[in-house]
Amino acid sequence: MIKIELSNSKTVEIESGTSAKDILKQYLPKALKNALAAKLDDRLIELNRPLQQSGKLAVVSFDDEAGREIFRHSSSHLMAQAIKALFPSARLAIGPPIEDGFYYDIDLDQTIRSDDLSRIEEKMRQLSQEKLSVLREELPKKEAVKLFSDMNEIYKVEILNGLDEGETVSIYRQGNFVDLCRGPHVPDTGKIKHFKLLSVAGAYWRGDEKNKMLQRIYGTSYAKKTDMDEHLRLLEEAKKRDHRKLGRELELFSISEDIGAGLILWHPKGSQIRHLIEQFWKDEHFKAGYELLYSPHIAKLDLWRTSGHVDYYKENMYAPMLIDDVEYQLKPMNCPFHIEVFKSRIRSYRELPIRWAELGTVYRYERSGVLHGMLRVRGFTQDDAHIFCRPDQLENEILALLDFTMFFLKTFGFEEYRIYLSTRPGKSVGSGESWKLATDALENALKIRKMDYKIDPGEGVFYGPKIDIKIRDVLKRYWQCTTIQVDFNNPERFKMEYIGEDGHTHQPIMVHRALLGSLERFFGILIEQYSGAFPVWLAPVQATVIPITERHREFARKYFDLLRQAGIRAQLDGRNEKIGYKIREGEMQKIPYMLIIGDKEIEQDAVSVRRRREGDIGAMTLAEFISLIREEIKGKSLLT
RNA sequence: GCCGAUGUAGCUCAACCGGUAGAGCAACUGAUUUGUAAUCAGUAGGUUGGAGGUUCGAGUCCUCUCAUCGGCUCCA
Repeated sequence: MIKIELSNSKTVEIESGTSAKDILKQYLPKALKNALAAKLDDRLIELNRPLQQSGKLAVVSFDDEAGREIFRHSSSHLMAQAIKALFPSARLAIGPPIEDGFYYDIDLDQTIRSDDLSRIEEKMRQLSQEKLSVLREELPKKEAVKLFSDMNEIYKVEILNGLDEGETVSIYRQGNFVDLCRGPHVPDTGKIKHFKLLSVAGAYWRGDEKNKMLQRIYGTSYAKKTDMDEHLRLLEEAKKRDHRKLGRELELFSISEDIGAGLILWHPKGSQIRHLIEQFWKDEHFKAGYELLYSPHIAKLDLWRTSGHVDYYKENMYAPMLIDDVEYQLKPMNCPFHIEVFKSRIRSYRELPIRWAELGTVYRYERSGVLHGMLRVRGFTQDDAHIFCRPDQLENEILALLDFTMFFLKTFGFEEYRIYLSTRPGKSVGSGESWKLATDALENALKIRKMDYKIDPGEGVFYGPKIDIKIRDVLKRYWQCTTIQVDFNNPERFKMEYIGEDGHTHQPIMVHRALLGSLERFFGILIEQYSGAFPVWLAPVQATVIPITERHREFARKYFDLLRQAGIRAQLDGRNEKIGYKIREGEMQKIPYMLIIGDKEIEQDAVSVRRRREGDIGAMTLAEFISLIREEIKGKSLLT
């Protein structure tokens, strides 16, 4: 007999070997209904696994993160089963659950086309209706190798060969399908009813580009159809928000084939927004004790030899150009310039910390396949800064940076992020000791601010470790914006020094940081975040004045002039069109306010105010409107 | 860079098996003087991404190339 504590905190004694399902059926039949798997203490198990030991038993359903993973993992198996049924020569690699869905990597001579997806879906539906039991088996590694070798599943064999000799592995069977898998899984294929296969893409085996490229099929699945429909609707919605589409429609930016891939043309409206972001950014930096710097776009190649870029960053740099027989390099980073400014004269400890900021435009070679609108480009402007400080100042500087970052991200409405601490990469400069110091300083600051973070091993820059903050866009991709990097190595390489209190020379510590990351990427994310409807403080056109007929045009022009004098970015739509037409255009251009002027308004010396997406909010005097919109601008209201 | 897909008017998309490149919106011209998301009529607009090739004939088939899209790898 074993003792099982149930989720209603009752404890029952049952025969060892009874399955979780049987226990639940007897004691908690309601919970069983939505159960996908079970949890005994902290271990996930399938419902039909016989229990051998006492513990606390809980139900795992689609509402749990773990439950969703199991569900999607089983979905992926169901898809693999269907693929094997339709394409017996397909060899399976891996098929994990991912956020909102799952995929399976397969190796198949023939290309899976998008119309094959509906065939696979159809087969999956059929297999789901058969309600095949999903059965777990455990066997020694040796036997598993034989089993999968006989099936010619070379990838499974490769995975198995990576395990220790003598280990026991588990396999799962459903119908004639068998897969190597840790599990657990749903009890039968009938549980997976609502799914959709979304796309096919290439993916390297084990994520290594030296390996063979496999075909990856992405899909999604849900316990409830309504949830899946909602998810698919969101995907459609995300397409509408795509910054590339909105960038064209709202005339924010463009990319011209004649100019080159990954190079951005900022149009007047996009430039207006960029200007506002930069202005805000500069104001806040001055308040926070930064000074501004400007530096050239090219510099002698030797500078980049000293910094280590030539040795460690070469693949991202453009070819040097020859000027008067000397090689010059288009800059991929701003740091060496700031270092040179520091070195332009002797520095005292009293000056530190020095905080120098620059909106510095850099150029980096990105492989053609990775370019993506404004989010991944070849020329971009970093909101860069370098802080030079004494060791005893480092922690405070990093804490201040974390706070400063959060202030910026929140101002723009970003509340969801992931924070990573990236440690020393294989290819890097500097001593182990200085890397440890730098890494500890960053980690400490994160702990003091109680920020959740993950360690990203080996993902640091060649000269130092970093904190990266990634924010999530509506397509649910994470984009790295903020980066904070501690660097002991460049001060060493450039022989930077300051005179300390003791009259001797010391080496400063350097912190590299970008908060928004790059203006291009940040703007691209902003477009999607607001779906083009920028908050009033950022809107390129804040109000459009619309006279109803030609008779009202002169009066409208007067109001338009007054608005401009009041510092409001206004426009006048005096075209000979019906008012509905002009309003429609204003809405499509996502202008926050439309001011309608006709006989009534002239008579009362007022304007009828229409708010974007909301409609007519009534008449008021122009002065009232100006104070209303000013308040909104001043507060950087996020209402869109 | 790799795997797959796609490039037709400014935008969104048609054009059957290879047989004279079309439509809506936008633009322009004119009429209309309009009250909260599209007034009507007319005009113009194209080396079908580019370069080769097959063919009597190519938007359509083939080769190369450029760009874009979905991923992989990489990254601000």
